[in-house]
Amino acid sequence: VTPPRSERGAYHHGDLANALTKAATDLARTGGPEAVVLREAARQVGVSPTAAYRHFAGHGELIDAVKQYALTRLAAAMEIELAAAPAVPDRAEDAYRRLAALGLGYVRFAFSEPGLFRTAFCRSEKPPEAAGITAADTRPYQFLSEVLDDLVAVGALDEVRREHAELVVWSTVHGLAVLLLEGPLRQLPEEAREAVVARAIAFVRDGLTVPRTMQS
Amino acid sequence: VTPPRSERGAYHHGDLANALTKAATDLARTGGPEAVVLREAARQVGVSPTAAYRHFAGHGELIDAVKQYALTRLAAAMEIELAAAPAVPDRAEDAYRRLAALGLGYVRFAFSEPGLFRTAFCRSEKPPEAAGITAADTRPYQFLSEVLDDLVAVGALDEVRREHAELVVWSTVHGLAVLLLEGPLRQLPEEAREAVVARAIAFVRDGLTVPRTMQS
DNA sequence: TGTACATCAGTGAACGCGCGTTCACTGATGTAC
DNA sequence: TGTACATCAGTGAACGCGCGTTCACTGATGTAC
Repeated sequence: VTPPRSERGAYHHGDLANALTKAATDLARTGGPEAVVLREAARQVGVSPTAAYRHFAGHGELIDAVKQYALTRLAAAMEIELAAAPAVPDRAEDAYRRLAALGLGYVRFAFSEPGLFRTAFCRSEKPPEAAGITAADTRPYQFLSEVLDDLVAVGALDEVRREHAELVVWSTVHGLAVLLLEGPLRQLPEEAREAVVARAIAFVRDGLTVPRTMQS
Repeated sequence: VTPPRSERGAYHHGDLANALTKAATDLARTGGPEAVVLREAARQVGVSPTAAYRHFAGHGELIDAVKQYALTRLAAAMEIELAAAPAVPDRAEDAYRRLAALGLGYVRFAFSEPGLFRTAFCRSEKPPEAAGITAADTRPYQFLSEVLDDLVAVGALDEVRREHAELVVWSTVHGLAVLLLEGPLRQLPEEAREAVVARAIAFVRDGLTVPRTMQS
């Protein structure tokens, strides 16, 4: 069965590396990391499996490329959400607003692209920081750090609570996405899900806020 | 190569279902859900792969048995931690103590038995509630609910914050375990890890506590 | 401007692997009479 | 108490599958002269 490779017999594809990554990404989008299969990606591009080895060391490198892409998409989703809500004058209030936006972007991405989300966090052969940048170098992570710093500057967050706050906040949001998406809580009706998400975001705010003598 | 099946030729094993589950559990313990392979479990018990089909419908049922066991072990770890710390007289304080114990039991189990923990939450073929009991019927979940109710009774938690609190708390602790264990944060040095866990638990307490006019 | 040739980017067939599962079977067990 | 026989719990060989990967190759491209 001759695959329907585009038009005039292009023996040299010209951009095979990208085409394969794209195909692999589509597989991941549909079926998660398990669905990223080198042979299938080649099949979809209309190329022999061997050809992939001109551009990737093997399956591991291919899936790492997808992973990288998925992480980029997640970051983009967060940044979009960040830019969506208008800034508010009060500095503390604006920090909370940005915090909520980052969290919302995270879980919304998880739900709109479950396959990519799962791929972004799937185990890969090589250790995480060898795979590329470490999480802390990532833009959303830095935005989160900034938000936390702002909360400190404004007096809403004390130094003890500031410590490791990135990871703790991340954990809440990540755990929420995982439990709702693939954990024992999938199948939760959509409205309940959204209520939980809203509650979780408020919970994060409360957990970071240092007790005050008077509640505003 | 004749497998070393125990002593006198026991053609009938007598307890093969349990033996296979145990072998499969050991595989999961070592290598996580991916390592649960029907043929290998049979091999370790010293029995032909076909024999397994007398006791399990197939691979799916075998891994579900392991999953069930892993969840039971997780629950046990939490209950042990719960019983470890002595009760304190103040009711609110005791609720916080129990809350911390449940969370600590959760992440400690994840770290002491990473393979089982991963298996407990791996995707299985059949939908979660068909696999057996739903999460809410589980003892630790009920303990958590009780703790939250106590916090309400004591005035530390208002009704708005009470809603969905189980899931939110669970998310934080689960996300923490996942990120530290298999996520981008594995390889975190142990002491940093423990500091993060401690911080997360305090964060949960703060996130649940309703603001007071005076801080105790 | 044309040609020789190195290099690049593909092909196609095949390998070995180990899995889950099925088939027809046989050895052991226990129950009815 | 002994024997016939149904049932149960195993065996062993084989199936098909699809994967990742390697091999020797060939068609296309571009550069030197």
